[in-house]
Amino acid sequence: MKTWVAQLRKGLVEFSVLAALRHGEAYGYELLQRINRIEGLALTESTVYPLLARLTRDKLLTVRVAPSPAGPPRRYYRLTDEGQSHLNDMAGHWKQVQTGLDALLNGTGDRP
Amino acid sequence: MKTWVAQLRKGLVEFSVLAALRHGEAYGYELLQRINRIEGLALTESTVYPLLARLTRDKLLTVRVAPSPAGPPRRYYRLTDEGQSHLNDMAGHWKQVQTGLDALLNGTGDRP
DNA sequence: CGGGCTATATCGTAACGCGATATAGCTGGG
DNA sequence: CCCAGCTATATCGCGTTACGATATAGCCCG
Repeated sequence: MKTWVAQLRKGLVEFSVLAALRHGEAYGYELLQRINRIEGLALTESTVYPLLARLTRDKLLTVRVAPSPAGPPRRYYRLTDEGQSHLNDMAGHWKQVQTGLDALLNGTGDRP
Repeated sequence: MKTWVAQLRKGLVEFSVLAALRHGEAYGYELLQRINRIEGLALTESTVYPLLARLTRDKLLTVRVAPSPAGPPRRYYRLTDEGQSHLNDMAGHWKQVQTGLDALLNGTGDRP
């Protein structure tokens, strides 16, 4: 009875990843852990890796491969200009939604 | 290139509808208009009606049918106790996510 | 009578999250 | 020396969802 948590995250995950990349590059596993320390936003590799691939395909991220001290080479992702403006759009929308939902929760919604 | 808006809404729509019912009953069409005056949260009938059916099936809402002055009978929905506590859970989670995302957007991510 | 508004419902499609699973390099213990 | 465990990436498949398109029906107005 907590499938709604999964649904609440949809799209929101994309936003999280872009937001986490706002201040510089990072590789998948790192993003995973960085985001996972946020309460209520725990993701898994199955979510992050396909997403990163998609965002790269959509030109919102660029990749740089560098060897890892342990394991396969790391793939460092960075926001493109388009990714940056995309993030800004999302942030704006996000603010609106936040405000709107808070309004719904607190009585308003019909008072003219 | 705005499919992310749709994704951002997933699950969030459920939250909106429950939140909109927080202060009393309403019928589908009414909910639709009430939520649609919130910027960035415009829904359609195709989204709301199946959702209301699902929430009712899951015992989060109850229905009361009453004749309409125009058109088919209205179906008034109301939160059950379970729906109420469900909404509280979601609101808590929502707060966490809000805080977490804001932290991600504003530099933080590791500073304790 | 016909167009427009209210009000509900369903089908089909596309997109996404995530559990399960595979793979590979490195390190430390028995 | 080998196996267990950690880092790091990737893919398949399932279930869930939002929404455009579409159908239906009662009411009002010209």
